[in-house]
Amino acid sequence: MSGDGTVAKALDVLDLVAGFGHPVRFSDLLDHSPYPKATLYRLLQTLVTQRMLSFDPDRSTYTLGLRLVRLAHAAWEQSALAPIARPHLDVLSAEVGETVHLAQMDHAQVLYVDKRNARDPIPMYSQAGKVGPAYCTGVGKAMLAYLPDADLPGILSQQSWHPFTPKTVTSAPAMMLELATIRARGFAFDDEEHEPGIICVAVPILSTGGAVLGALSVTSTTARTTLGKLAELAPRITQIARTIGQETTNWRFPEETALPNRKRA
Amino acid sequence: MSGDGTVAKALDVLDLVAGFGHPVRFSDLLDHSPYPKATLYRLLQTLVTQRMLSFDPDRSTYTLGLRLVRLAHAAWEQSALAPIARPHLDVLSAEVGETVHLAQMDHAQVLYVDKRNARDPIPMYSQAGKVGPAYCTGVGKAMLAYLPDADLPGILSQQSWHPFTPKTVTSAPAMMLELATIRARGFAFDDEEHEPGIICVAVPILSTGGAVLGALSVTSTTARTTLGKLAELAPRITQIARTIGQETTNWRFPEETALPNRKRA
DNA sequence: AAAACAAGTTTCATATATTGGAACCTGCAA
DNA sequence: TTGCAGGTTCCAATATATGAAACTTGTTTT
Repeated sequence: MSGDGTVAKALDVLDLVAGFGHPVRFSDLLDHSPYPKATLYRLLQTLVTQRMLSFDPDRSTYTLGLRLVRLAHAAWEQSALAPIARPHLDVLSAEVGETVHLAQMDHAQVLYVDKRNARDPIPMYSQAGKVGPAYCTGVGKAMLAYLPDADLPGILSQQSWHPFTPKTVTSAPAMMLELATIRARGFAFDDEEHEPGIICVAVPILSTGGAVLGALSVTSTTARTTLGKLAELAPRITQIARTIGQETTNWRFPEETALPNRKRA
Repeated sequence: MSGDGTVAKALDVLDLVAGFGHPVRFSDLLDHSPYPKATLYRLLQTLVTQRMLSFDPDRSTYTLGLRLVRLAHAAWEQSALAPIARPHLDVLSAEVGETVHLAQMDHAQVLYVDKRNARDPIPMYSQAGKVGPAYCTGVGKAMLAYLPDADLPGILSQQSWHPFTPKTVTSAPAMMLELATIRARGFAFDDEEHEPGIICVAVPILSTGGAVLGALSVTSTTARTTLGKLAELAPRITQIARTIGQETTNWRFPEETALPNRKRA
């Protein structure tokens, strides 16, 4: 991946550090990176001076830097979907009392953008940002079902089709059938396809033009409920998703109010 | 700034987009960027293919991309301080019922890493990630006071010394005196130095080795309380800060558990 | 309708930054 | 002392980025 561009390589390294999940030493990174020692070394240096990474000289380890946190803040706030959906998630969460997820497609995967937990209702940022597979999650399938036909083959070909459970759909053709069912029904289930005992209903969030913006889901366990009971929530979730979709579509940013000193002014 | 390195330029552009706070068109960016048209164009393309930015073809605008959200999630989780401090913030917030801030130094500025609000106790991520000045905030001064002497001149020289209010300290020498007072006292005040009517007590979070890890503050208004009353909270805040500092210092990452397939294994 | 204009995209010779093998430093252990 | 692993620096070959200018495309103005 990423044959061209120093930027791509630097970002690769950033991902690599992020992937470890804890401070890493140079040689740990070297073992897992395709780049030669000198190149990796310089990339790391660049990232540190740019404060995308921070280097702890005492333990000689690299960690993700604070500049990233700042950028992330902006990313979350500027995303059209997440801030608009937030109050609606609160409402839905209060109504159903179960785990609520807001997700978007990111590079053929599902990115959880926000979450309300059933038990502990504190929606810290740290719970958002996780990625999951598209082909075996409720939100993933809900979004796949409403994607333009032209985009589907490309995205399906990028799925790993790992059989997490006996119920996981593990091929593109089988998924096409499932997606047709979802379109006919208007919402998707996750019937223990990712984790045993975990089930959910999910609906897509569409713009008024019909484009997929994201998906909304309510998750529970087979111990507490059934797919049938979850299905009863579908109309309400769909309603909320439609509201979010409309608000997001109508959302227009103020034309010339942000930065005052434009050169052309 | 950033004379060398394509990576630096790309990150500049990323910051630029983030700074607008809303989707931006190419020419808006061009007006605010030092780079010539073609260069900026290619940098943007690179960032879009890397999913650090996303491009909306309908409105031809650029926004921050989802890859950023993912990286940021990791950055927050992997930061030694924030996750450890979180439960302590909850405790402190419950005890005092006022706004609580957790901050770290980032490039001579204060980065708010976490927050508990007095009225509306939902600590959404969107409230973290903001940056503020070091010389006129409680957390900023608390950290400055305990920084190594060698680092201080460099950092103080980067402050803007803007007189936000009549009480703002606006020079490095004056700040040196203030910092000596803070060290003697063990905690810092913000006596309406940044915003009128806003006051706070702040204490540094130190590692057991004495290094500044961050700062913790309780903020209120002159309408609700006085500096004297806030000072009464200082011992408790200090106690919590010490606990956080110790836990963070003792925090050791598991040596070889994260990525299973190390080459050398 | 033609002409002028603005916004965005591509080209291409040139200058520059990146590359990575190898040499070179550490400190530390045998 | 020797050996060795983790880091760091060199430097010539090479790939990459650069940016002025030319070119589209779509939108105003005359």
